[in-house]
Amino acid sequence: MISVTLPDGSVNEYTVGITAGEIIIDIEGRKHDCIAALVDGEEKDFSSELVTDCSIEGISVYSDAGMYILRHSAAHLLAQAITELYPDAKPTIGPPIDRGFYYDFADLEDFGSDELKKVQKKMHELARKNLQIIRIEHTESELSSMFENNPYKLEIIKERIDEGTGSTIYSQGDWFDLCKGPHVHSTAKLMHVRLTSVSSAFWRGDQNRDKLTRIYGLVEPTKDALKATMASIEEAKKRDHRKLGKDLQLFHVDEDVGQGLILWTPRGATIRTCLQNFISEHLTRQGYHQVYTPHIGKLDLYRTSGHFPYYQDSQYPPLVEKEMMSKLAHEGCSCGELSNMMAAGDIEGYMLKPMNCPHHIKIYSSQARSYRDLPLRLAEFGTVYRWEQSGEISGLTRVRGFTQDDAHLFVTEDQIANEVLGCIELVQVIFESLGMTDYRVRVGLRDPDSSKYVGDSDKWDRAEDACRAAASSLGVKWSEEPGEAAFYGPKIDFVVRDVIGREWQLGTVQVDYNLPERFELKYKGSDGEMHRPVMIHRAPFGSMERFCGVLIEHFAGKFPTWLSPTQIHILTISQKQVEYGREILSKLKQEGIRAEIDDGDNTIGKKIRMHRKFHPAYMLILGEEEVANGSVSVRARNGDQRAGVELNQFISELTEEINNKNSTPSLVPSREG
RNA sequence: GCCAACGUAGCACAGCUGGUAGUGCUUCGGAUUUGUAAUCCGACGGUCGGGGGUUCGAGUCCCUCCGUUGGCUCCA
Repeated sequence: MISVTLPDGSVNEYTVGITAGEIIIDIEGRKHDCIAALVDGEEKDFSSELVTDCSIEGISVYSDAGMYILRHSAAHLLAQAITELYPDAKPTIGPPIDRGFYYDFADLEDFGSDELKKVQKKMHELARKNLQIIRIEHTESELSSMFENNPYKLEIIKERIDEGTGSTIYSQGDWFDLCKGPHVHSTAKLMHVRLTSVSSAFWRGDQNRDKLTRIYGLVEPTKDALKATMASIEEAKKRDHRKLGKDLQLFHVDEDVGQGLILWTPRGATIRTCLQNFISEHLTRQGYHQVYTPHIGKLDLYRTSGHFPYYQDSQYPPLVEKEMMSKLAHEGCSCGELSNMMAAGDIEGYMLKPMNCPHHIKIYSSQARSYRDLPLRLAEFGTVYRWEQSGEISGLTRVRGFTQDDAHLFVTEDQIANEVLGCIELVQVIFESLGMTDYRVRVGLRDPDSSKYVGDSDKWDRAEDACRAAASSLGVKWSEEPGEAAFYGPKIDFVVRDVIGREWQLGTVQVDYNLPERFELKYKGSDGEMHRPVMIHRAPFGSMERFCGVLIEHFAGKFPTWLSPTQIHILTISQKQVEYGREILSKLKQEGIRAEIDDGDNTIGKKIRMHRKFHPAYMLILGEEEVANGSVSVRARNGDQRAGVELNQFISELTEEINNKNSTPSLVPSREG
């Protein structure tokens, strides 16, 4: 007999060799929702036999761990279906992910949505067969011969599996896969799967290795849960900023202008202006100085900063001076040679700036600086240009020209900790006042194995420590991520998710010992000696474009009153109220409120329908009654109404709501109380 | 940049296996003067992403370029 500790702390005796699944049934009953077991804190299959004393608890399919197991098993089912339908295809890897699972296949070409349907049908068929999923241990050499036709699996076996210990396979029907598990015990648990998309991937994520076909899917424990997941995905698509940007006329991207180059239309520009004003207020309060610098600079500037050699491939090509070109032409330089010179950087010219720091550095060094000048905080809404890969460009979140709410702080060594803290507090304040609380903080450190970083390790250590210290004092969860540093220094990033689950870096604070060194920056200390300042780069929004994109999705286009492109839409019920409506319009405008009027001859129902799509904070409905007593009828976004509001009263309430930057319009009491 | 899918009026979409384009909304013009999510009638609007090819004939088939979407890779 063995003694097994149960979740409630009690201890039961079982015969040696009893399976984990049998104990779960014993303690949870037949109708439990577990799909695997946690034995001494380790995830195990139901079939796993227990031979020593241990503790056990069930893993519910509704827990995160349970869902991962379910997704992992669904990935196997996908691979089984593919193998049966396309015997030449070679399964490689297929892990569970936060939103479902995927599996990568080699030698599966021309796979489209028709094929996807076929495979999904096959998966349902296999699920219905109720195939038992069995774990079998094998030695390394046995595994090698089992997967002799699959070089990808062989590579994994060779790399990860010791000859002595061997590893396991999981089999279902005739099919089997190399896997550590655990898995659900039967394919019947995988009835509710849905394949969502086909895309591609590289073997081992390496561009130079084989291209694989990746198939994504979703799985849920029940039919209803699957339905709900599909519905929430559909719902999320409606708040995609690319769709809303078009519907609400916020921005436009024109292929004649260029990929990833944003044209801000009046409504979107209004939002951006409001945000810039909002940041500017904070800048003034925190002792920043705003500066302006041009969009281009000499190539040499970026050689000194290191950006030109390091980020060559992701910059617009240099702008070469006319004289230089004709001189080269006279010398008989061919196009090919010219292109080589450009690539090697052996050419004079200008660059569209990929960063604002060099320009700000030159402002710093334009004067002799003393310790009394520090910290010197230079801020600019600076527009930069980067040659992002064409396949990466997307909406407002990944673009080729964008404006950073950038600033560079020149500080003494002992001011670093305090100033970094000030920066991340600013980011936090700004995020919170916009109601964006769902972010994570990432401290990007250098990767010890990589040589891509510049500067000596002593300074890196100090900068990394400063970042860790600042992050811990923030009071939110943060993670250290080696390899995520910038090439010149460590950084603290604020990362958020968009509606389709992709993560984007927004706010960032970076400590930099490197650029001051490269540009030989100095200040005179109180000791009369010359010292080197340290730089801090920071941008609370990151990029105005990306931030606005995320913000559009965050609010689903329904902006708080202070950010709403049009705050008030005035709708007249008939032509009789046109004059009154225009009076109100001009009064609102005088008060600095963004208002529009629709005094056309459509019915009020139609006007509401048409204007709703712009999500103004409020609509004012004007009929005979309002004209008679000089009032307005206020309509909220959800259709709730507040009739007979005296105009001046409304304006003062509205102005207060705007000045307070309330996160939701709330001048109309909700019907639901 | 790589893989796959896609690109028809301002927007959302239809157009079967090749026979020179349709619907709804928007817009505009009339009628109506309307009380909180669809009043009626009429009109305008497209060299079907660009270019090339096959064919008697291409929105439809082929090639190529551009762009979009989903991933991969990259991200100062």
